[in-house]
Amino acid sequence: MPPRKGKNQSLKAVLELRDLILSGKLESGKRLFEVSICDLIGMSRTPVREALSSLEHEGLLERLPSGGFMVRTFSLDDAIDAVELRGVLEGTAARLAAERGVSETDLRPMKDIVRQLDRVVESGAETLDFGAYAEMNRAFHACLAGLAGSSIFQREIERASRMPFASPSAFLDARLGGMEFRESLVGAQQQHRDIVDAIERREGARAEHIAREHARLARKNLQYVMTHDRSLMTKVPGLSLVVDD
Amino acid sequence: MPPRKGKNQSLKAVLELRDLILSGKLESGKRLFEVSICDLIGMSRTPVREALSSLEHEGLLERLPSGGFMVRTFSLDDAIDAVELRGVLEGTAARLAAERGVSETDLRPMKDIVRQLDRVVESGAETLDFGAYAEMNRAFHACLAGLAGSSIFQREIERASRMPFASPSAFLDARLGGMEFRESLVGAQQQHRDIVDAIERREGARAEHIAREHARLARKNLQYVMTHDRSLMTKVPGLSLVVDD
DNA sequence: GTGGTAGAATTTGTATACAAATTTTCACGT
DNA sequence: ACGTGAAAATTTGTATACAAATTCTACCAC
Repeated sequence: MPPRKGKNQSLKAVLELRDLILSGKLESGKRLFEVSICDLIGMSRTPVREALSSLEHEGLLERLPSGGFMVRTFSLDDAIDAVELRGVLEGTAARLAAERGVSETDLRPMKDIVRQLDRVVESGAETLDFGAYAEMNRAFHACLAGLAGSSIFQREIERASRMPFASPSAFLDARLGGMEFRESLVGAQQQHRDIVDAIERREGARAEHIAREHARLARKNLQYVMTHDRSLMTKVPGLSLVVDD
Repeated sequence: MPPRKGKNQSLKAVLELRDLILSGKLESGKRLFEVSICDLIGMSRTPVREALSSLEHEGLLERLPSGGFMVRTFSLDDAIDAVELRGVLEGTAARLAAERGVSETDLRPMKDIVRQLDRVVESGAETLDFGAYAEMNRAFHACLAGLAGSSIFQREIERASRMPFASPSAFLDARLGGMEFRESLVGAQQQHRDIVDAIERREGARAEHIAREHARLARKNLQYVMTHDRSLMTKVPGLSLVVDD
């Protein structure tokens, strides 16, 4: 096991455990034993307990009525709702940015990101640089979360995006190679451009609706993986937590 | 200090501390010392630390970079955004309930609540039973949160409503006596009726917009208290955490 | 074989002891 | 007077010991 960043043990424990959960190495639905985890990641119970409590608040663990925790499982409906939640929150951030107004200098970084994405996309679907797109996409969404200038919404968007499989780049990180998926990125990038345009023109409702619909691309990917090619489930972080009802 | 419900110490600590924070008894902006808190509520550091961590996730505390916690302060803009957040989430719950459809039996409890609220309101603004309205209002919003049948949104609405001063009944509990406030309840009740109507007719967009606007009544109250009668600040739970920039 | 129960064995929840870090105090030099 | 910096005093972070609760096991009655 590679040593972990994070200055204190609790943070290390959160990072280690989050990885173990999202990669499906901690079987979901079964009770977790604190001492086993202590052995697994090599520290005492105190920071482990703190980490477990954090991950419960984060929504990855469930507290059992009789004490202790288990890895939470999600239905497909839950996963869809988690994506919808992110869409609604990002949509609101976009609307507020438009309504409240954003200075030219505040919008500059986002425009730069969009320009870079343009360059990635214009090479065409076949030769598109996947990793670069994923990185820029992540930056775009981080930027959008901050653009409303609201620490409340920024925080909540970050929370919602930490939900596995609901993050803006969940399906990009998985490097799904399918051609139709690559082509969808061209459409996604058009939405990026339109979101910026709507914010700039202060068209709040338009900005909100495009951002919402943009998130629903993730829903489409989710449904494709779950109903047409479940072998991809292990490649998308956290998707192993989704089980049929 | 009266003894507390809550089977384990950590839960007791959360309840006690939440009250102390929301009532403004724990000065915000200053560092909290674990041992002082232990003395204050009479237990050891372990459950207190767990409670502090929980309240950080809840958004009531801030973790200091050098270690430890302090009571978080909110700007008026933060408070307004917290209300908007609840409105957006409740609006989404209403929309999803309408779009996905709700059976007659599932809608029954909410209709009953609305009928009861009707009876409270029809006596007129002067003689209106405040406590009864507050209780029914709480029930209405709890019901709405569950009506979409989505555990994800239910959970998030509960989270957002736990934000002090953003809860649906924050200003009702304060028993603001003003006549214009009492009159606003008649309009609020009309919105309750319309939300149910929109859900029943499966008019998703309408349901969403009314629920959003309904939450903005709280924004109006918030702004009234903060700009016209700050003496009321201490009566609304958590409003003591709101400070001018 | 099934159901129930006492007791053993884990396991969690809490207190406390100890180590590491941070803040405060205070003396010193400029 | 005012920084500077080292030592002292708090305070947090971590490990561990102990108590309470839960789960498991095995035995017995029916």
